[in-house]
Amino acid sequence: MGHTRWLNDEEKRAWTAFTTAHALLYRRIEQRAKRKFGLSGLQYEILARLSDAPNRELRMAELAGALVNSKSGLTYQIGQMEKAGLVRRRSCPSDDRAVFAVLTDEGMALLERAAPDHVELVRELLFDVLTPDQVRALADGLGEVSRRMAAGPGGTRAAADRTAGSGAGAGAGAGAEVTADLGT
Amino acid sequence: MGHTRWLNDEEKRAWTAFTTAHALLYRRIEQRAKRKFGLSGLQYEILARLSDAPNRELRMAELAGALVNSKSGLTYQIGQMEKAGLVRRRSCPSDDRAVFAVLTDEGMALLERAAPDHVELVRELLFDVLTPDQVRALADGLGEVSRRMAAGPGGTRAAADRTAGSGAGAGAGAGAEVTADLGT
DNA sequence: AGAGTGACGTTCGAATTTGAACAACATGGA
DNA sequence: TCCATGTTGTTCAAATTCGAACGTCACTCT
Repeated sequence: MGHTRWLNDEEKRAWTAFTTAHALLYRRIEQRAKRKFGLSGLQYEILARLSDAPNRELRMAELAGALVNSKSGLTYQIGQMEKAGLVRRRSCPSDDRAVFAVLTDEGMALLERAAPDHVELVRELLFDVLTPDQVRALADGLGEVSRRMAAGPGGTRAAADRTAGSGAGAGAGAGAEVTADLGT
Repeated sequence: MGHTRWLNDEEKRAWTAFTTAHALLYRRIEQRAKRKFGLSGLQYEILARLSDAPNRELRMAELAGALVNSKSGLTYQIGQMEKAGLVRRRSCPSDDRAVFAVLTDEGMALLERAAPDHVELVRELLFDVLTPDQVRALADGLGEVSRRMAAGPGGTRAAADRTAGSGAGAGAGAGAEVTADLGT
């Protein structure tokens, strides 16, 4: 516990750029999705996560972990989306505690309409601006950051798996269906 | 309006890494700050932004822009912090509409106690994991992303200035006082 | 079998955030 | 001077988020 290791100028730039870019980006994406499709940012992510999950369903805890959101928060949102018919709940036969959130056809249809808009915006605002090297740095660097945080305290194991894209798993669900690409 | 330019695998990795890392990081930072100092994430940022602003004060709109937050949200938080004695309001003599949020000595003292913890966490979770090249990529790439978004629609001009760290301005306030480094 | 431990999803109240509407003011030109 | 336009900060109701407490259940060890 020596003195604090303060950030140098470049680290400061990196930190503000990181937080500011995220805030700005997320704000735009959310506004667009809400205006054009009535979806909040979180709701879009839920649809996307479910769409490329095996069987288009995920357990609540897994979903909460992947989205880095509280359990209670997810319960609320799934409730809203269930009212809207985008998702339905299915209790797990093998484990009475578990509940699956299942993407309905209606939810899938909405996602398919919303996804092009979403992806186009992300590309335009982020990837069209970054160089290939910078994209790789993001993927590698922040990927590692996520993995470590998810592994350590406070993190949820699910978040790590999502990020890791580890080994054979990554390619498994990708490519077979249109579904696979709607995530991002 | 051609087909959607979907994301390739590396872009997908980058996107999830970006959002996940931010969510995980912010969550930890907020929990720590709240537990040890009773500060929410936004409140810490407010203190930090004010601390290295000329005169330790900023107009509400500027602050809201820099933090990428809504005006009403800032009004609320400044209200809370004013109750806590961390900040006070000062009306602008030259413009009756404008209101300055001013950092009090008490607020400054709290920031000085909280900053080491904050910075240490950011360093440990982020910068200790990234390579120097990756740090530069973050600063440059996401800096440019922020700048463009702030300039375009929906963005606030203040956010751009924050990010730009342009030219001589960056060094101006840095180094002279302890104050300058508490931001990040 | 039975107790202990931990995971799961929900509920609840409090805190926060959001967006639109608003009143007061500044600024520019007719 | 006076009006039109755009800003600034606040208010309000509704929506969302958070954390802790709960009830239910699975799993393990004895």
